[in-house]
Parts: sequence; structure tokens; C-alpha cells
Amino acid sequence: MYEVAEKADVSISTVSRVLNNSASVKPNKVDAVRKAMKELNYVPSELARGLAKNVTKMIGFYMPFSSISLFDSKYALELLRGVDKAISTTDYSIVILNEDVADFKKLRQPKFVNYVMQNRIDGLILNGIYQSYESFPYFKKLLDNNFPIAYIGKRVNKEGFNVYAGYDKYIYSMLGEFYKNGHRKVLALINKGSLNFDRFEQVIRKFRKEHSEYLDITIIETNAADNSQQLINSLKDLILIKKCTGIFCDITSTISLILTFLNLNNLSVPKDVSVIAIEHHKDDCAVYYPQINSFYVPAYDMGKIAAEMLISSLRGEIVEETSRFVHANYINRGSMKNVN
Amino acid sequence: MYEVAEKADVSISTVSRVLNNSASVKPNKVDAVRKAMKELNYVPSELARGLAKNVTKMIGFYMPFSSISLFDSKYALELLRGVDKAISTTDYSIVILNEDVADFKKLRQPKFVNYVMQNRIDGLILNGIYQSYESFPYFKKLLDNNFPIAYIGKRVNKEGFNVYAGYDKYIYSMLGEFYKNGHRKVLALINKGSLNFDRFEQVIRKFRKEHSEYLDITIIETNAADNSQQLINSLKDLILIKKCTGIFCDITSTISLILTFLNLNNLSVPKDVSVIAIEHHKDDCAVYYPQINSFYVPAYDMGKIAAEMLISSLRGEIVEETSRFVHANYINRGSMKNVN
DNA sequence: CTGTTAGCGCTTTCAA
DNA sequence: TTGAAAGCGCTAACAG
Repeated sequence: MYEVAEKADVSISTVSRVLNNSASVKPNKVDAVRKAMKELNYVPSELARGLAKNVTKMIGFYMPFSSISLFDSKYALELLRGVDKAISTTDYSIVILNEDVADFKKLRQPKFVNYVMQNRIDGLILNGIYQSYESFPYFKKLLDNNFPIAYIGKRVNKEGFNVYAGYDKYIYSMLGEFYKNGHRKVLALINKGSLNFDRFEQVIRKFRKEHSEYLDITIIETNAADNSQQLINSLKDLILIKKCTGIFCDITSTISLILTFLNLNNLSVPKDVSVIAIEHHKDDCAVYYPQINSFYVPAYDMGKIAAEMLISSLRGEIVEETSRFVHANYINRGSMKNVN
Repeated sequence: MYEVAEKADVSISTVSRVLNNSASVKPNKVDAVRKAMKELNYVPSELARGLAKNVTKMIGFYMPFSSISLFDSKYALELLRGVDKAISTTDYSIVILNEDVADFKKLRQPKFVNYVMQNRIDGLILNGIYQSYESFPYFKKLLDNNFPIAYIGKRVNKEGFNVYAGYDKYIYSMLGEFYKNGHRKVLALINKGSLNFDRFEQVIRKFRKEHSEYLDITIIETNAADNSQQLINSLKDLILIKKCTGIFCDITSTISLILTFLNLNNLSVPKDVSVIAIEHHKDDCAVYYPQINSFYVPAYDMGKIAAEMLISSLRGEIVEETSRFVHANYINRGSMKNVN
């Protein structure tokens, strides 16, 4: 910077002003500075800038740890892909605030808290904190202090920005699909990392309360890392013996296995078993044979929207809608049979 | 920091020394400082530290842009997952240096160059630069300047660290599998984002030179974002009309479609068509029905190894092996038939 | 072993 | 419209 100032025959303050458009500078000096910057191949240090301005041009992306890592979840990745899309056109970058479980125990507070306190990030994008009792209080505090946060999930506060797809709502609709098509015994495969176990059960209770006939739902927790043998055994029990006529999968990664299993047992979809899944990427469930009905939860869009709201507000623009709902569309591909 | 110094009744240098273990400090003072830090809930600013020490505790992850984004590629994500695994147990974080194509044109140099020049990252993990003629020169220059880099791909220099799976080698083996099982007309589906198009053709040329009978390989470029109709048309041409007896997929995402297509046309694997794919995640090809043979390229391990080498060297440890080869295992699941 | 002091590279009053 | 100077929060000689 000194060199630039020298070469352009001005003071470093003027260089700074040119860099930031922060005050009026005589056009000829502006040109001189620009020229000098070019010739010297000058790149300002964001670090020093950050120190002076308390700004880092970094956005943290955090998910509370669970049995699975951020990168093990297709949903999280779709979210991140959307965030990345929005961020990559700006001068901000994404920092992955992924957390080791051991770390958490040592620090006794989520990684994102440290990053905020150290002024290493200007804003935060969070997912799933609602479901994490360890992280939630810290999140709430940051929110109360008006730290710029966009989170994916139900709104919890007046502060911050959020995007949500209404999990309770589309799960309820899903149950409704089975119910109205006459299914009364359904198997639900819930991924262990999804953190939504409790909410799922809640929705079931609500659904039962509001419907006359009993909907028998057996929940199996699946684990991406697990050996598939365990799942196969469950399928044997519940499909072959208990005769469930419907299957719900909350992630797509188990679908192949299910279809293979049914195939091997001479059962077909939807003739013998109806299937509904959640897809976080459009048409992920259309690649199977047969194609599978799904609720499409547009994680990519959600991440993108969250990031866009955050960036806008960071730039000082006013964001009118601080809470955004995205609809989870039900896509009928013929894997649901009416058994009445 | 001042407050801590005051509270502990020492100077800020002593606080700094305690923080960094940089010099011997009297135990009782150490305790006093530690205590003051706790009480004040003091968190040192990595930013200021970085400015003074020229260190940021950040590792950049970069892939040259191509038709697809980093987050659209399963391979890249597996890599990143491995990197994350290694990084998450350290005090470093990953910065995603994803690039917008428009950005690149504006800056006229890859994003990672700016990050290095701005001292925003301490090290760099790169993938696929070998195949990118735009990024390669910059990469080479950084390497020559001994900037800490670990890259995935063929070794190009004495400097830096690299991990490679030997693309040419396992592609050659793959061709060999088809050849020795009597296949002479094979369809190869190459993902457009993989950047490996040229290398693939090179390997074919080499293979043909070294084998007496002609291996007829038709390459189709697939595009993850594309409508699948185009691929189906190609399959009709090449499988139904040209009667290719083998299919090679370099990514798993097209497998479902292929199996569905074959199924609809009353063709079965491996009776009518033999299939080999590349899987970047263990047993990804085992979920299909029937299961598909694959070369397992352990992207997760590769990312992990790259990150580990980089971190070790950043910590000042000496890394003896600066180049690591990981073997791509061929897994036979019965989707290859001998047609002799 | 410890305090003083001069930076790291930039921003931002404050005067001029 | 511009320059001088005082920081941002920390580290690293240097001197004692």
C-alpha cells in the first residue's frame, strides 16, 4: 500500500479512500492510484482490513454435530450448494464450521460461538439448531445480540432471518396420503442424523387424534453408515410378516435397498407396497424403477434464500421479509396405490 | 487482552506468551493469566493474531470451475468430506474457494491466488488443477514459491504434497476387463464435469495400440444437469441398434437410469449387457439391482490424506512421503459376463 | 522471566 | 480534497 501511495504520489489515506470509495478524491488522483495498483499488482489484505473495520467477508456455515457429519447428509449438502451459489457471486466466502464431537466436549460450546467472538465471520448460516439442545441457547443469545444470522428451520425469534419448509406440515400430508389411500400399516424409515425423530412422533400423535381409524406406524431409525443387513431384517419383519402396505423414507439413500428387497421377494411397487420418500434434490426419486412418489423439499433453494437474505442485510440493504416459507411439493409418480 | 493483563497484574506480552507458550513464564503468573482469561471469557482475535504472525488457521479448498459446481460433484464432495474429517480435529477451518465463472473472467486469475496473496489462508488443497489450463500456471507458481499445497492428482513438481489414484491406470484396467471378457463394443459415459475427457481418449489409444483386436468404444458426454432424454436416446442408438455389449459409467448418478432403460427393454445385466462403474464412496454400486461392478476410487481417503499431509507440514512436522498413491480396487459384483 | 516498544496493513477521525 | 496520526488486537524483538 505504501508502494502504491508512493508511486501514485499520494498518501496511503488516499489510496485507502480510492479502495473504499469512502470519500471524494480528485479524479486524476483516483486514476493515478488505480494505475499504480495495477502496475504493482497490488492486492489489499483482507485481514488487515478486517482488523481495522471489524469485517472479514466470511460467512460461517454450521450444523450441530449429530451421529453424522455435515458431509454425510445429502440434505445438508444441497443446502450448502444453495448457499454456495448465492455466496459465490459476492466477495464473501464460506467457512465450514464443522465440529468434531470431541471438540465440542472440550470447548463446551459450539464452534460457531468462538468464530463469532473472534470476529472471524461477519454472518452465520445455521441449520438444525432448533433440534439441538446444546447449541440452541448459544444461537438464541447471538440472535438476541443481533448478530447477523440466517437459519433454516422454524422461526424462534423476531431477530434474524429464517427459511423453513414446514416439516410438520408435509409429514402430516404424507401421512394423509397413506391414510386416504386406505393404508393402515405403514413403515417409516427415519435417518438417525436427521434429528427429527421427536417431531415425527409428534406429528403422528396429532394425525391420529384427528382421524377416526388408527394408523399403525412403525418407525425404524436408519443409519447411513450402518451395515444394510439390519435394515433388511427390519424389512423382513415389517413387510413380509407384519404386512405393512406402505413405506415412507425420509432420505433417498435407502430407496435402492428397499426396491431390491421387494424385488427379491417378488413384491412390486405399488401393487404390493406403496412408497413415498422425501427428496431434497429435484427428481432424485424419479431415477428409480419404478419411480417413487416424493415430497420435494427444495434444500438448494432454501440455502440460497437464506444466504441471499443474510448477504443483503450485511450489505446494509433492508430485507422486508425476514421469514420465508418454501412449499414442499408432493410429486405423484405412481408409487401409491389405493388399497380400498 | 489489556483487561486480562490488568486483571492478572502482568503486561500484555506476558498474556501473549501464555497464549502461545512462546517463552517461559513463571507458573504462578501463568495461572493468574489463565484465571483472568477464564473470568473475562476472553477469546483472542485470530484476525489480529493472523495480522501479526501472518497465519490464519484457514485452509482453502479449491477446484477449478467447470460446467459443474464443486457441490454438484459427488467425487468432490467425498474429497471434501475427507478433508473435513482431517481438518475438524485441528484448529484449522476450511474455506470454500468456489468460483463463479463470471468472477474468473473479471479477476482474470483463480480465486485461490487472491486468497494466497491476501494472506487469508495458510494452505491450499486443490483438485483437478492438472486438467485446468487456466489455473495450472498459477498453481505451478505457488508451488515453486513453496506455498503449502496439497493437491489431488498426478505429481507435477518436487514441491508440495499430492495424492493420486492413477486415473490412467484404472481406466486401462477397466478397458482390460471388458476386453478379456470378450467385449468389443463398449459404451462409455463420461461426465462432462469430470475434466477427464482427454485423458480417457489417450488411455483408449494406448490400450488399442497394445491389443491385437480392436476395441470399439463410443464416448458419450453426460451432464448431471441435463434432461435424461438425451441419454436415453443415446442408449437406444448404442445398445439397441449398435448392440454395444458393455457400458462404462464414470459416475454413479447415471446408473439408475441405465438399469431402468435396460429393464424396460427386457435386457438384463449381465446377461445382455455388462456394466462397470466408478464409485467414489464404498459400495455405492452395491445398492442397485443387480449390483454393479466398480472401481472404487477412495475419494474420502484421498481428501483425508491430502489434508493430513498439509496440516502436518503446516505444524512444522516433516512429512517424509510427499506423494501418496491410493489404489483403485476393482470390485466384482457379478455385472460382467464373459461373452466368448 | 518480564515489560516496553515497534510493528502487521489497513481505516478513520481530525485538521488543514 | 488531502495528509498526519491514532488505532484495530496481537506478536516479537529488545532490553533489562
